Amino acid sequence: MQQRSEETHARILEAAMEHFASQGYNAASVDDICAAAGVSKGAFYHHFPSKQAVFFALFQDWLQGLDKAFAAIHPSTVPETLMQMTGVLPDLFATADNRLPMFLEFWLQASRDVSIWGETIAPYRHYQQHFADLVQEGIDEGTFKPVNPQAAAQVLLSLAVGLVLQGVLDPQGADWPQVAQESLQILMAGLAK
Amino acid sequence: MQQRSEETHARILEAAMEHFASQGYNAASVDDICAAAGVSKGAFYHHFPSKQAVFFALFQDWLQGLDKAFAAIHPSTVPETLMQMTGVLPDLFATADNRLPMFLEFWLQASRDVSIWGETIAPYRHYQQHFADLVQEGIDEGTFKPVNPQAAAQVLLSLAVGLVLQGVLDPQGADWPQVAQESLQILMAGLAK
DNA sequence: TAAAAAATACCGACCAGTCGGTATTTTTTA
DNA sequence: TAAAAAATACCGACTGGTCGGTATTTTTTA
Repeated sequence: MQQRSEETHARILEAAMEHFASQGYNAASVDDICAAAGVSKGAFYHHFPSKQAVFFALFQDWLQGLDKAFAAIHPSTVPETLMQMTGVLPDLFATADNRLPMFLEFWLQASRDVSIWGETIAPYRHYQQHFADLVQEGIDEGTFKPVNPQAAAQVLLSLAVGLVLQGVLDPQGADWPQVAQESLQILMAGLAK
Repeated sequence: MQQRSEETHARILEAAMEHFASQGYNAASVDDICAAAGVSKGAFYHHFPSKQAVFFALFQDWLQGLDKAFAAIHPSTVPETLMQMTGVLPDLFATADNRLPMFLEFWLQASRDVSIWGETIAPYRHYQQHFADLVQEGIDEGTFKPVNPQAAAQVLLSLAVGLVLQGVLDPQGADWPQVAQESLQILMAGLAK
């Protein structure tokens, strides 16, 4: 009973991931996903109530992966923490690379759709707070100037978002992980005591 | 050419702007735009070869407005120039606000469609070079450290892109023009000699 | 053999773009 | 300068196809 069902479930997610990534959320049709998964439409809607639900499942998976990657960082000082976070970026760009456009597309849609806006914006707020806490920590430990932590967090996040967006829209435009590293150095020169 | 023709042309552009802005490029149907413009579909396709062509017309208009706004800035030093550019932001956010999501949506599409990618990415490259020139100028005049101008330009642009994107996706999340100002100050503290 | 899983056929709404034809304006002609 | 001709602007029904989702039937499983 379970085995086959679980496999079907996984195959749908996998195929959806690929199609969302390569064609975008809207352009990827349920029919295509089913065909790629070697599964009928009936099976699709047996496992998921809607196309959107499949997307959210993938979204949650991705966020969990991110959290895990960042949780693995445990260095001594805050500047080191931040620099190590940029060290994760090449991986992030390499593996999650294709997913970013689809998340962005969905995020954009969410900005117009109240019913999914909260769910979509929440993780972003979460990271904002995470950065603010980090900066506060840096101030406490004496490596940062006494700046406004929220403001500094927004700068950091803006930079991150901008880098990611450019990496997505113009992958060949630069060596983005490298740019990220340099960016953070310049920024930290402005934050450091 | 004729008066009536010109008016129709303008009405289509206006209605398209509103619908693209409020619903997004893909969600806005040509039928809706025609209805809003009080114009038939025949007229639409008489004036524009495609929906995409209408979009590009609006895009060009917007870019021209941006160029004009930046061209109006003629201060003494490079840091002043940059700070004044952020001064333009409130206006930019207030007036062009609604347009940004639609441009972003199209940009995203362009990243998957070679046939329009060049046309869409060109203005962005243009601004990147503009920033690089500015930084070089700052180095020459002695207000900036001798950093790599291209890298610094990418930092500036990333920051700008990130701020704009956040302003679009989470307008209530912060006072974005204010954040922009603070961000640039922190950044310039890292660039200044 | 009953319940879960999967397959198939189908629905209604939507949408970009086309096309034959009509109204309106401009240019030519006599 | 008035009528004819030509060019331009416009109309709206229609096409061919797509898509998310549903209803019904068949197969598998326990």
